[in-house]
Amino acid sequence: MKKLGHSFYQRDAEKLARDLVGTILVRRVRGRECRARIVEAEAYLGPHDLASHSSKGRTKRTEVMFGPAGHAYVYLVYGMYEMFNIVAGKTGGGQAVLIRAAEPLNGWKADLSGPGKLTRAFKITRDLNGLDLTGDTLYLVYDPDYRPRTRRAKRIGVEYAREWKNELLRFYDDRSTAVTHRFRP
DNA sequence: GCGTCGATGGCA
DNA sequence: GCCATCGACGCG
Repeated sequence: MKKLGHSFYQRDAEKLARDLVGTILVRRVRGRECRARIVEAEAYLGPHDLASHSSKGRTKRTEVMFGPAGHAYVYLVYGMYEMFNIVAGKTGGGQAVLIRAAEPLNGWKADLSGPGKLTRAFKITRDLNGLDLTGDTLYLVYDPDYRPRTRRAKRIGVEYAREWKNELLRFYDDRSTAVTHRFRP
């Protein structure tokens, strides 16, 4: 299976979010390796998208969102949960994809059915903010043998985003049990 | 199964 | 004063 390179991430966030469903996330920490299949992802389109952090402009927090694609954007929400995003599109575009859920592989038992649970299990914290995802500690691989049944729906937890709250920018694998039942249309 | 609520800290 | 959340609790 092939590691995803920078060119894969340089597509627009909406397309990247769809294409990331079914790929495999790999985490290496202290000689151990964890793998999981991504089953849910959300696109955040840039400064014009009121749900996107980049709509607040370029700040210390959002800086990496405006950086090159294929890097990790990790931030803290509700004082206790880290969110793992992948920067997408052209440099300066402020686009990213939030990884919301995954299914553990290789006999690994873990509940990855939510963005906060996923980062906890993968030990993804803010010290990985800005990390190049084509390196060895956190990266993705393409699985040519898996064909997800991908559906799209509204994003979660963006009620504040006015008309943008209704955009169908969340993509999930309909075959996965890790996508919470209540988040299905 | 569902609605409600509190935890907890960085940010503008 | 918000949050790109989660888990505990009460219901009947």
